[in-house]
Amino acid sequence: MSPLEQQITQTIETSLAQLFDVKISANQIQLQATRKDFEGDLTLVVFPLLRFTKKSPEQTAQLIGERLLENSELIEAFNVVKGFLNLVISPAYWANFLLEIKGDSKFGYALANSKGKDMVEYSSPNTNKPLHLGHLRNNFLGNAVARILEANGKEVVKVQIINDRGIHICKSMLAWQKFGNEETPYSTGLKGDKLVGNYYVKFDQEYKKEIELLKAAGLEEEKAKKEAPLMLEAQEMLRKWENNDPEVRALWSKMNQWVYDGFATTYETMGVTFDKLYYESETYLLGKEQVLKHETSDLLYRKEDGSIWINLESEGLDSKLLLRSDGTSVYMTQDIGTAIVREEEFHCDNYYYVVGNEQDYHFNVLAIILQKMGYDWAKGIQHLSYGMVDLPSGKMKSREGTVVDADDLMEEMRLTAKETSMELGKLSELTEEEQEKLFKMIGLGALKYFILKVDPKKRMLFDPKESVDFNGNTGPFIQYAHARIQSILKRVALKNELKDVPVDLLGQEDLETIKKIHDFPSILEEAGATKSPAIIANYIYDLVKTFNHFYQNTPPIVREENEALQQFRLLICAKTGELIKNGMDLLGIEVPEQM
RNA sequence: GGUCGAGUAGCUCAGCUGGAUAGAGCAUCUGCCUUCUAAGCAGACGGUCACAGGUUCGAAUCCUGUCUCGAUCACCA
Repeated sequence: MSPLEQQITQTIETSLAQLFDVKISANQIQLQATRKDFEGDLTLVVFPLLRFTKKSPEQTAQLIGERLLENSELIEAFNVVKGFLNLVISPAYWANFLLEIKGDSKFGYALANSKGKDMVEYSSPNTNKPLHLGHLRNNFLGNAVARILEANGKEVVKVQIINDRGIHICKSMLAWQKFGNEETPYSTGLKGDKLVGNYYVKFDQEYKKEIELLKAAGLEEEKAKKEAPLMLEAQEMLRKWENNDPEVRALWSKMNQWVYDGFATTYETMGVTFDKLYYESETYLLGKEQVLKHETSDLLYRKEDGSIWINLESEGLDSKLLLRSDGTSVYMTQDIGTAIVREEEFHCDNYYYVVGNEQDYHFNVLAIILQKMGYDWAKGIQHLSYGMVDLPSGKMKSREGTVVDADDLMEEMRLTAKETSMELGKLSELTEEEQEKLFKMIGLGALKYFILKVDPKKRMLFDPKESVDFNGNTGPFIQYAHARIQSILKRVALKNELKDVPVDLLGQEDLETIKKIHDFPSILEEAGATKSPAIIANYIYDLVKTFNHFYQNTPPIVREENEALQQFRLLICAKTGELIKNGMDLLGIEVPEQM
């Protein structure tokens, strides 16, 4: 709730006490923004108050309205529509508000005082293939959430866990060994992650061939899958890896390094960073100890074959395996281990895991197990679940080659931005270098915004063709608005001293824009509470639309003769521009000075 | 089958702690560049908020049931 709303709520409380001699708590006072079609800024819904007032909705509203007018200088007028009391806030309030935040370049941001520490885990790639569209949503979300939490005053640690070991890694290693002819990223000119990814695909192709051969020889499919020589070899390689076989480890290190180099480039293009990296190869043995520690408790039980399970039926879930019969750990066990290590290392209040919603169950179970083990901090574990990204052609399947590669997509976006800009024939004042930089900014901005404006938990449809839309609720639309604002500010300087604001001269458009600016802190707070960048995105779009309306419907600011009015409108521009920049920054999107 | 999530305009999405006539953009039409960048603005068209009940002054929003779609329930990660 904004300070204004708080203040009005309080006045309403007082007025109600005076009028009806009742004490009504603040949460029973329903104050909301007035709908566009009615006159006013804030609306009090009086229906819930009728049982105290014992009068008709209209009478009640009328009485309260009159009293509010007397009690508050903020309220300039009111009107009653059915059970709705619309309050008009005095223009002077809005004008003063804008002047107050004039020098506050981080308006709305919580002061970075100790409001706790949070960890955000995101990206978490496998090192056997390049990043794809799904990772883009993951990374953009994770990065944006981290920024939003920071803006809300949290200290944030950004981490990723790199899944650098396992059978899938061995598959690409094996394929390279067998069919690679000593190819390297340098010899082929391919990005390392792409090269390794190709061999992962290659493995699958050759593996399928073997299965077909075995089936032709009379084996059943299931059996063929298990007995195909390539699969056996891959499994053997994994065993060697676990036994620290020098040759396998060397190959593993070499190929993983290629992948890391490739990822580094991709992350840089994405504009995403991390504070700390965890490697699965270093953490995968961690949870075992923890599990064994609890073996004797009632929590866990051991089956005859030696595997260890946890019974979660009391939580409405089933039993979950924690250690295999051969004593090795599973995914869940590893996550238990890593969670504990993180807590020991960072002591965060919250641990956010940005992971797709196909793992809802997993994280639910993880938090429960840790809490049952007696770790109180595990209450802070939260799965920031997001929906899959679908393509018009259907689901992405890496084996069928229907994945959209992250690098390719970002490059495509850049090119489209370039084409469109060229067609429009702008940019002539920019050097070639500046132009190239701008195309990147626009292309990537379009992509990020397109993904982030959708509610994270919802599944979304990504149409590569339509995503590059430069109209409507899109990144470029917002970037363009920012550039126009900068262009005005370049023509006329905003002076430090503002003369008395001619409140009487301010139009509806001026006030609407200020009101929108006024909303920002509560939007940021809400986004922080819900961990949803979409709230920010839709707010900025709203702000830009309001601003455009203002821009189109007020006389040219640069030629405004009344200096006080001109300066005030410049301030509106400047603040809007600042907010667009700050807001987009929360989403990890750059905004140009000129385009 | 159990569990979780989703279903709002032709399409992509907002709105969901119950409030007024359900909002944007795209697409389709109509206006507006001698006026701060037309990547813009103004307007028209477009809805049984999946369906059926219930709760109440009031339901897209809450409850119950049904349907459809997705995910998940691995000694995979």
